[in-house]
Amino acid sequence: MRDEIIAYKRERILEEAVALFYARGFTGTTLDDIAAELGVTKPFIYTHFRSKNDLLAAVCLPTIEQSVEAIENAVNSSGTPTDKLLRAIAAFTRVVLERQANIAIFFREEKNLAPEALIQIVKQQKQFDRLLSKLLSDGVAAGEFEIPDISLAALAIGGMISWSYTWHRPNGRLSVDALCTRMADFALQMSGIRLVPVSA
Amino acid sequence: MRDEIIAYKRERILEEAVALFYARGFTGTTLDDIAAELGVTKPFIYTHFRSKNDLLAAVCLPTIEQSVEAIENAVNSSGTPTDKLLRAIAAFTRVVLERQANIAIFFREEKNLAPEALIQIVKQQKQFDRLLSKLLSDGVAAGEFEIPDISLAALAIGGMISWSYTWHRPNGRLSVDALCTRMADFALQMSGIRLVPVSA
DNA sequence: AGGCTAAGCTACCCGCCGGTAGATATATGG
DNA sequence: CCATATATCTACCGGCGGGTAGCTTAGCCT
Repeated sequence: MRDEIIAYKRERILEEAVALFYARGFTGTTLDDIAAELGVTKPFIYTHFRSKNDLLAAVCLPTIEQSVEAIENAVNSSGTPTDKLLRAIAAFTRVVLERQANIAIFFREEKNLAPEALIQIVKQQKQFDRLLSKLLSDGVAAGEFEIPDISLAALAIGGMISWSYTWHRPNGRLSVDALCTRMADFALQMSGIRLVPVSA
Repeated sequence: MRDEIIAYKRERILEEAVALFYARGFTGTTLDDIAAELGVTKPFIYTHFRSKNDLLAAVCLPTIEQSVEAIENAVNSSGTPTDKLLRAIAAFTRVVLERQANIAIFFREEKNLAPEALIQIVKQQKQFDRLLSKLLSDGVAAGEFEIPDISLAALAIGGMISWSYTWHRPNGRLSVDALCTRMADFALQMSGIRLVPVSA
């Protein structure tokens, strides 16, 4: 049980760190700010994290991993490439919207990450691109997609979704579910599927 | 001519500031760093900019304005909505790729901008969305596009292009020209145009 | 040539903040 | 009820860096 308490404290610190880094930026937030928000003092944070940079890495890394897993799960699921693409993009969109603050912090504060953490993350990003590209090329092979430049399409689709961290507002016009569906539809549309012949 | 010299000095400062902010981040760059790169000292910078924040605003604002202009010019050009969309997206892509560092700095360092500068920029961004949405809805009205949710499509397209600042590498596989064309094609594809009937 | 203007430099200040040492309180176990 | 360990706090350090005052130098005009 002691371990659970420790884990809980870690989580609470991360929670407040995310909220403040998101609102004011990494360098715009002091450890005293985070501690004050938690009703504790700065050394408390140091019993759970080695440094401010360590905290930043702990904010970013798991979310990036979640993004890759979202794609991975969809790729390993059953169905046609079309099914998989819809699932992959919907799931990835969900991660971006639900972890909006973490995603935003990562992309903004990349330059403040320790080099080791950055190496880890770049590895994950490459894996992300690889998985998405593979999915697209499977779709082309199956005759379901028509894509002139697969790796560019992967970047375009990935970017379109990632970008949603900039404009999404919880309690906005569309629900997260609706957004996931519609963004997946966009991705499919970009993949050049032609379901229905169109007569002029 | 004295004014030209002054303008030139300003430009050189901005140039180095962009390079360093891009490479190390805004807070990771000191004014002494910028001055050293120029072979001058810190007070030199203060004769041309009021503060470090002022410098940041001068890096970001003109580029955002360029982005809006790119869309604006295309909207005001002649041709069908399809023509205009292709031109608009190609031109916007070009701004993002040619001003890659400035764009990156803006999106990363938004939290470090002075409130007044941010207000200016938000105004431009709204204008950008308005113009792009209008273009899309004109296309729908003309029967050239088929878009279920226009404002979402504008965000998706805008995001897909903006994102290219994260992955573009000058001297990469594709030239800037090629990238502009292909990204514009993606945007068109997302707009649901169906040029050719597809059998089977 | 000599003085006047303006441009840039030297040298400094000062507040902020990440990080830490050592005191203090709290809990556990004997 | 004391001993020990553990958790957290108080209090501090030190350097970094934005910003500035005032001197120096260089160009220019008469």
